[in-house]
Amino acid sequence: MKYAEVAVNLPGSGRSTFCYTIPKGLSVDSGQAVWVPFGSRILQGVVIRLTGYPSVEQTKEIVGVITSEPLLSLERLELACWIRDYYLCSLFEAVALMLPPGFERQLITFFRVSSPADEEALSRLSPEQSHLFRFIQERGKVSLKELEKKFGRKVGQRLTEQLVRRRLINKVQELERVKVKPKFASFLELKNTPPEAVAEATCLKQKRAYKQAAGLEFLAKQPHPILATTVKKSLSLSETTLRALEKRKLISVIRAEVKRDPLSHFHFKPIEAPPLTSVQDKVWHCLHSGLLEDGPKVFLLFGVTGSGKTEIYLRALAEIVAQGKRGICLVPEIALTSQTIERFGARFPGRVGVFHSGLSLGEQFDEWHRIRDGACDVVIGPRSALFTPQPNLGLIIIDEEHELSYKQQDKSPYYHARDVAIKLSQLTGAKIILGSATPDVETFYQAQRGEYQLLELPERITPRGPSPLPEVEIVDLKKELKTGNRGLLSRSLVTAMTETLSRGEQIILFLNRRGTATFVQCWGCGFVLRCRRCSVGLTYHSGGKKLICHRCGYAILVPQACPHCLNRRLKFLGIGTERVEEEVRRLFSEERLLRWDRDVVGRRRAHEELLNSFRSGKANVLIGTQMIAKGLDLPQVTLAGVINADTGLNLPDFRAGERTFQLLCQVAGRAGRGVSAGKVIVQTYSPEHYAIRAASCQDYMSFYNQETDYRRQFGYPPFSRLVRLTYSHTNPSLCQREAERMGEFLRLERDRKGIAGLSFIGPAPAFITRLRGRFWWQIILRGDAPAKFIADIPLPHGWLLDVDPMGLV
DNA sequence: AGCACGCCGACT
DNA sequence: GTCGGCGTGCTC
Repeated sequence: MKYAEVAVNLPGSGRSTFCYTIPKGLSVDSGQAVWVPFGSRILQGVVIRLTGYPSVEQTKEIVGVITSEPLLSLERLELACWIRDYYLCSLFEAVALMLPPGFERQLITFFRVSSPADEEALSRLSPEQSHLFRFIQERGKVSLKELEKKFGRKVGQRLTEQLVRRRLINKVQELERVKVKPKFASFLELKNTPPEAVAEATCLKQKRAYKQAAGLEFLAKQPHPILATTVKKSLSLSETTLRALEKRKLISVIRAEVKRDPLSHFHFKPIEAPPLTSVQDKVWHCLHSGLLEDGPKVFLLFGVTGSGKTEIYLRALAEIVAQGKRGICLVPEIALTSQTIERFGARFPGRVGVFHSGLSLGEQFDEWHRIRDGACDVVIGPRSALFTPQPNLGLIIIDEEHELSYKQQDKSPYYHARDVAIKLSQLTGAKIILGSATPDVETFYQAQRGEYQLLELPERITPRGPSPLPEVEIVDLKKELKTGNRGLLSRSLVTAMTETLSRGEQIILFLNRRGTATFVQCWGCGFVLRCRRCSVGLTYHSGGKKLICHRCGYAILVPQACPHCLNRRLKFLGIGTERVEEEVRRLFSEERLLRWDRDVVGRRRAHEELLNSFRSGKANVLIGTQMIAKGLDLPQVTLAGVINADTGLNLPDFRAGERTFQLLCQVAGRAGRGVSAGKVIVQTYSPEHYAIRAASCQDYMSFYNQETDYRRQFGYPPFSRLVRLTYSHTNPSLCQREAERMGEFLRLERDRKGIAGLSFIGPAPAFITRLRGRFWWQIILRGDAPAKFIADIPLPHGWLLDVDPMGLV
């Protein structure tokens, strides 16, 4: 094998590999990271496969290896190729998902003044050019990024180019510094035996070297080499004391790697598996025999909130571990709490790895390597944890599989962890358990067709034993208005709150919107205050008397008057969590409230502190956005109120009904998980909507049947597949023109190729037509295989491709 | 993302 | 004729 097909780390390098010769004497294997020459530069690459013949006429040589061990197993290399083909991203983007944290290093461009200076050319510079020249001269060496920041993107680029051409400055490219390395620490060890050391210590005392003597005696008691910092701290010794001991050849200092441990503050108490209920036992029986079979298999564990799904996951993982294999458990980002980690840690003490973006880069790096070295039986984390190099994979669990956070939204590849996991299971033979109380319609459809094995846990387990789901009351806000109640809280909800509080129990109030008023309008001319860079209305936050854009974070103080007509009267319309908080404070002045949304919980730790204070009873009403609906166990809560169930229902998205149903079921599941039964009140202007009615009786099947009828009728997934093309530009008319040109081109291509059953929605402005200073248009492709159609159509710069989009369609 | 290449208009 | 500006396409 003389040649290597390499995925090169270059933005927009395309979907294929580049072929390089393996130089004599260099050992290169697939999955390994290498340095390769590319154009005028040397770039990072990952070897996808080795071949005997070059795929192009001219090949360059691999410069060297970055890592001596492969970073990706053969299965994961194959998975990367599948991701590229399915999600139509570049090969390196797909590979990058699986690389160790901090692996990627960018090339940085620097400029330096050349010497000797060409005085003549210098004298002919424009004021702008010489300003830039002097700036570089002063600093010595300046990065292009710095110049662009100071002089603007276009200007910086143009001026440097001009100066380079006149040979006044030189361009140098350097690789970004290594961001993360293994951590090393000094350990101390006795040179001689402990009794000898004690004798040496006595000797030292005679020389009045008491500190050194103490150090020796301390080390004589240690069975293993010990961290130098520990010795220093516990005996308050200085570095010089230790160095003196080393100089006397009484101790040796060993540099050794230490793993940064994100779970170091946890102390897991191993616990036995609790007994199963008869319903759980039945499910476990089915699952267990499935786990013993060979080959891939997908289970859908359909269990209502509080039905004991986690216990089933833990047993399945224990079974897989007993088979000598390992597992990955994906949880939604928000559910990765210490509660979850403790539960897993207690069952697999010392054998749990966590992996998420909240860890420091060093911790991520060490966890990645610890996992690869087989030190973790179970890895827990959000979607990115799917790509940790867990060897000998036997089981992947996806808890709350319907959660949106499993779909990557912010950068390419826009993958869905559930679908990638299923592919990975086909490649490794691992089993999959998808768990949810409200499965994704598309997932449940697969289970109905027999593609996935359905396992049901219909019974809720509480400290009272198996118990029915809480009673749900729907309040029609239209009727409430007619009776003259214009407040946020209906009479039913106020009554229920009063009763609950008098019993000393807790309440959660849910509203899917932050802030006080969701938009601000002028009384005079009707002008709505909007974000300068996004098209969305600004939300009023009474906390700092600010208007904040919920898209980009842009914030201004509330203006004194309408910027349009200078009218001094502004209307604050729409409601948010802050407004609910004010209303509850007004009505229940005695009560202690907590508000939980992104405005309050900025930091990662903060939400756990807040939850703990609610759990310990420091407050009795918790008001929040969807964050409070997800997977929290709050046993004292007996009343859950939904302020307005319609906020998500009217979004222009075919999944709006499904999202609303899921959210309402989740909120309802929060109430009555402890010793007392619960009650749920849902306020809505559309009490007759099928999603709300089905949610009120927690009737998944009724919802599923109506939802699939609707999707079949309109040809939405699972009865079709979608691909979304989005185009953005700073100029609105250019943006529209390009989107329309592309739409026209796609229609022609479809007709030319005679592809039946492929339709287009749009081109049309995206739901958020303006975002972060750019305009956005989209085209939705709908059909049997829209990805296959778009795969070989070249897309100009600025187009983004989202296969199986989840957002607003 | 660079860099070459090729095209075009403004100037020695 | 040549220099500089800009759009396009390739990099194994």
